[in-house]
Amino acid sequence: MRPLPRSRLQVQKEPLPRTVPEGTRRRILEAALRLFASQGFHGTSIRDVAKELELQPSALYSHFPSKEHILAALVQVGHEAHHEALRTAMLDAGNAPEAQVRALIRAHTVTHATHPLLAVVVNEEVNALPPELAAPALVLRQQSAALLLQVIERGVALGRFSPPHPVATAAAISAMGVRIPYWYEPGGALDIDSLANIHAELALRMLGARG
Amino acid sequence: MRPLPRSRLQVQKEPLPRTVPEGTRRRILEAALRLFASQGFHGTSIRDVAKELELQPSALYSHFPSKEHILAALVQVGHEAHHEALRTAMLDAGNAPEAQVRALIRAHTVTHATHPLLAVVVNEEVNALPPELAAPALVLRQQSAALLLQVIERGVALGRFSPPHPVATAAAISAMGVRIPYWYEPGGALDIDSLANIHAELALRMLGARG
DNA sequence: GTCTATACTATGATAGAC
DNA sequence: GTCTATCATAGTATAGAC
Repeated sequence: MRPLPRSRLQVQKEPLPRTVPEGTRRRILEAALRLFASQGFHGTSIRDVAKELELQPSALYSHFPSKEHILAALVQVGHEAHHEALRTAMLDAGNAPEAQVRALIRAHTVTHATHPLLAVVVNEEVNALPPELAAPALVLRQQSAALLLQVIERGVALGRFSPPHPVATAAAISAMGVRIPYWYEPGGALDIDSLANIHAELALRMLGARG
Repeated sequence: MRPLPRSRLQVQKEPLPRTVPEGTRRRILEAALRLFASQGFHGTSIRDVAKELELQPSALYSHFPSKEHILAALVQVGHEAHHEALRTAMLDAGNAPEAQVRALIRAHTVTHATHPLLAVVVNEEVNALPPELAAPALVLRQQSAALLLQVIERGVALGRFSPPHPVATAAAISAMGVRIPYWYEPGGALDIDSLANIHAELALRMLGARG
């Protein structure tokens, strides 16, 4: 096993959302998250995870029934945090399509910039799961995508948006957030809140919103 | 080994650019490309590749010295095709920043939509390579990224573009193309040329180009 | 350039003591 | 809940015949 590449993926103080309770289970998820993000799920052995925690490999099986279940837990946590952030943002947004897009995109961007390791694992490794373990997360993903598309289509119906192609534009808007972990450096000159505002502005420009 | 998930990644007639000559070497690269795209590099064994070609595993070593070298060849081919497409597009674009952006983004989108498997492997598995095998491709990647940023900054200097943040906007524009393999279906209602025009339009909107 | 055979290592997971 | 010990399998790669 080669000593990790992907130095672009920084070490983080709090790689997992606070919804995951403290304890050995959380420590396993944190170690697995770092390793899966840098080496991939298949590139990481149960022994790698155990070594990172200074445990014996067998000790992990008291907390998770298999390596796949560790990944499944990460994927689920990531999708839940993302979906919850979008849902909460919509509650505060009022009924103007512009404000709704701004709220959704800000939440989308903040989530990806705050938990970049989780975003990478969720997006690159979900396919390593058997369908039954991936399914709950994929339902959430579908709902989140549908939420953005509905807001866009309502804006079009109200004459406030004029995207060249609603579905392709929704994909382009979503892509900005998904790609954050691959270029954005959290400690740098651009803070997360500013990036979120930039992405909201770009989304509204793509939609042809006035003002 | 589970029977492949990722049904979203379609089977393609010509998954590799024509720059790769016919022969066993190309057939190995094509089989490895399909498998790496659907199961990942670490999730694919040399036995899987051999089985796909109805060869014995040892036969592969007459063509490539290691599994890593197969991936390295794919990553290099992908980056070369992409970089060459951008370079050629710029030659035809003239000196107007709007036309240059349109040419670059059209080429970026066409490349990703035409070779989605290669795009996925190049972007998700390049980290599985040791630095010395990844280096040539990363040079090309950096040059391609710099090309877009230079065009944007020149447009800003000429007063034709007004992006909220040139670097973040360049990343957002690039992200549209990179994410194509994850949602776009080549056989569907939206053809590649139309998608390329949509992405060019979205890029110019993000940049605040007039007209 | 492909085959058979095999060396050697790494892997996911389990058994059973404490 | 963690340990030591171990199993069964799968992994990359090589040797040598044809």
